[in-house]
Amino acid sequence: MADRPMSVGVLMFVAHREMERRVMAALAAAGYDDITLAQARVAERIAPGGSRLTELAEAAQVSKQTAGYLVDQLARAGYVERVPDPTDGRARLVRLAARGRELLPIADATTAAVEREWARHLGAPAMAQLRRHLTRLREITDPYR
Amino acid sequence: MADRPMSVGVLMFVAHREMERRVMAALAAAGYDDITLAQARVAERIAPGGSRLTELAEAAQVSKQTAGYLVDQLARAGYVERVPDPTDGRARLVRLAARGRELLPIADATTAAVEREWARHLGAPAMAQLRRHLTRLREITDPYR
DNA sequence: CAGTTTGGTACGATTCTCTGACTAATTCAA
DNA sequence: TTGAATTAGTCAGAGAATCGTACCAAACTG
Repeated sequence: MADRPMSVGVLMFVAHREMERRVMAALAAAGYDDITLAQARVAERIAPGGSRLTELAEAAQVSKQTAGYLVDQLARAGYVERVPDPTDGRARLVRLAARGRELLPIADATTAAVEREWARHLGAPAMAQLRRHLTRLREITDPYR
Repeated sequence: MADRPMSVGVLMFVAHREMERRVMAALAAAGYDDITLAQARVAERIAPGGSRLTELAEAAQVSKQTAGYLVDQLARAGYVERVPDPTDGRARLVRLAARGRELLPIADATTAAVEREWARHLGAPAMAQLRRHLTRLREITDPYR
C-alpha cells in the first residue's frame, strides 16, 4: 500500500475506532444493543454529577441540537435522565440513570482490557508515555476543557 | 468537571477531531468548500497509485456501500476518478483526479503546521515518541493494514 | 430596567450509514 | 474444464445523525 507516512491524526483515528468498536461490541454482547455509537459518544462524556447539554455538545463535538437529539434517545431508552439544574433555571443536567450506570462497569472493563493489550504490544513504559502525551495534548485540543 | 481519568481512546478522539477541524477549515478557506468530512476521510486514504473501493471502505472504517456513495460524490465534484483495475476485471481503482491533487499540498501543509504546534507544546522528543507509539499501535488496530 | 448573553428547543433539510439482495468477474478444486 | 465458492462492486430502501436557522426563556450586566 505504498505506506505514505501517516499523519498523527490519522493514526489516532485508527486506534480510536478500534477502541470504540471493542467497547460497542462488549456492550452489545452484554445485551445493551439498543445504544448507538453516536449515543455512546455523548453518554461517555457525562460527568459524574451530571452535565449540561451544551457541555456535552462541546465535549462530544456535535452541535447542541444533535446532542439534544441523542440525549432524548438515551433518555427514552432509560440510559440517562434530565434533572433541573439547581444553579440555573434555564439549564438541566443530564445524568446517568439506572440503566446507564449498568453500562459503566462493562465499558470500563473493556477499555481497560484493550489498554492492557496495547500495553502488552508497546510495552508498559511506552503506553504510559502515550497516555501522558495525549493527556497533555488535550490541553490545546479539547474545546471543552 | 471532576476529571475522571480519560481513556486513551477518548484522548485520541479529541486530538484527532481537532486535526480534522483544522484541515477542513484550511480546505474551506482555500475555496474547497464542497467536500465534506466524511468524503475527506475516504479521500485521505487513497493510496498514491489508487485504491480499490473495498480497501478504502476498510481503511476509512465504513461499509463498502458507504464508501461507494462517498466516492460517487467525490467523483462528481472532480476530486477523484475511477479507472479499471488492470489486474482484476471486477475491480476499479479510485484515484485522485486533478482537483483532488490540488488538495494535497493544502492538507499536507495544514497537517504539518498542526503537528508543529503539537510538537511545540509537547516538546519535539515527546512528539516523536507519540508518533512512534501510535505507528506501532497501528499494527494491531488498523483493519486495513 | 433595557440590552446582551446563555441554555435549550423546534423545524426542516441534507448527509451519512447500514442491511439485504443482487450481478459479474475471479479463483479454487475436483 | 466445469461447477462451487469467493470477491468486487452496485442497487434499493430505510433509519440515524447532523446541521442551519429561527426561536423562547432565564440569567447576567451595566
